[in-house]
Amino acid sequence: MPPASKRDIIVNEALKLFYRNGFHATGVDRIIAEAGVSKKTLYSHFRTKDELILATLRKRDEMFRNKMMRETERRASSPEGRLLAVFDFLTGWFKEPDFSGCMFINAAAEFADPDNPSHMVSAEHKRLVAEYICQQAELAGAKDPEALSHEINLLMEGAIVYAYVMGDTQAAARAKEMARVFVERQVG
Amino acid sequence: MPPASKRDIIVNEALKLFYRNGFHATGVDRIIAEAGVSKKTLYSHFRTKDELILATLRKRDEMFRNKMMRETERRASSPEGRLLAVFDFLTGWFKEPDFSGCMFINAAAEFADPDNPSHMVSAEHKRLVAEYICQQAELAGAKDPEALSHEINLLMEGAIVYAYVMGDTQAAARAKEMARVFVERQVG
DNA sequence: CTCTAAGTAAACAGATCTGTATAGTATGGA
DNA sequence: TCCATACTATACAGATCTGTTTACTTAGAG
Repeated sequence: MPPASKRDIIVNEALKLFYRNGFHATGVDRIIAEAGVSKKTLYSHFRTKDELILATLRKRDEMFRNKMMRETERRASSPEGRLLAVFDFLTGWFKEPDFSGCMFINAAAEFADPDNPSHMVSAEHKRLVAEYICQQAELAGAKDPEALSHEINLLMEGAIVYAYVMGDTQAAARAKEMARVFVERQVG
Repeated sequence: MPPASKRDIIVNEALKLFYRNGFHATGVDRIIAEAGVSKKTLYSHFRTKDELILATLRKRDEMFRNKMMRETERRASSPEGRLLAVFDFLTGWFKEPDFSGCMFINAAAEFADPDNPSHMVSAEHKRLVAEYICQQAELAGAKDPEALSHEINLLMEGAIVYAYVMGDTQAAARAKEMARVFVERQVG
């Protein structure tokens, strides 16, 4: 394995800090300290802090969706099973010690303007997750895959908020039982 | 109507700014400028910015839940009808020009630590909303009012995220149709 | 009239923020 | 050996942040 590039180190450390402590609350000085890198190096790779934020969101999107798909497909081999297995993935995620909610919901909260690039990347992330669910719904032979995808995604978002804001560890399990109703309607 | 106290003016303006632009991104200088008040007055009413944030969250909780209950009970007279009418309230809320998501989800996003007072007030707000739904479920004669309340609240949170992050204006309508399934299961 | 409480305006302290500039170092290829 | 590239360390500029202080004003109660 080649040593990680400075750029990757910066993005990884910034990702951790932004996710754990928020975007405005995390200063560049803290990031370069954690990354063990000079300020000049950071600003040679990213023109502004906003650009670095965008890079971390893109990286998070890629990592999160990869993990979600991997974990979901490991847990269920049939598309129909996967529509429910995503909630088991959520359960595992919520139990991670550094769980701090959905980074994209958090980003949208701090960058409220829908035209803000970070807000737009967050919306795009949600769209891509929905697209994956929609694909599985199609493969499962759902009568209206788009509608089923919307239903499942809405339950996922609800579970995330419940788990994060209220600390409800059973949210994903309840959402799964709710999802079962809609899957059975369209597939069974 | 007696003239609003300085304290109320400060809280109202801070509420607007925090909701629209976020907590860390809103400075006290901006708040006193909008409120037309000196900095000394602000700090005579609130020891710190954090205390002001808490006061705005408590005010928002009170205003939001009052409006939610008022609008919901205006739209439906039966408890069963109210369990669905809350989603019509959401639809109206999402259409408001200054809609910026749920202030308590936003607060939890910026104050990630569950022990942070602002995060705790946010969790308490969600609990109080759920309590109201639970009361209506009981009045409607639901078999398991707590379970039904959890289901409806989870759908509400999902709709809020969908509407705010993705700008999906139909989220509340879809969540309502989903809620209908669970209401009919427990009441019908 | 006088005292008090609450307010304004503005300077200030000290920290922290983003972003730039300066000066020097290490490394690897031609 | 030379030179470009990428880096470190650090100082700095200028803005902005929270919170304090000083000096003055205003209005109402006794």
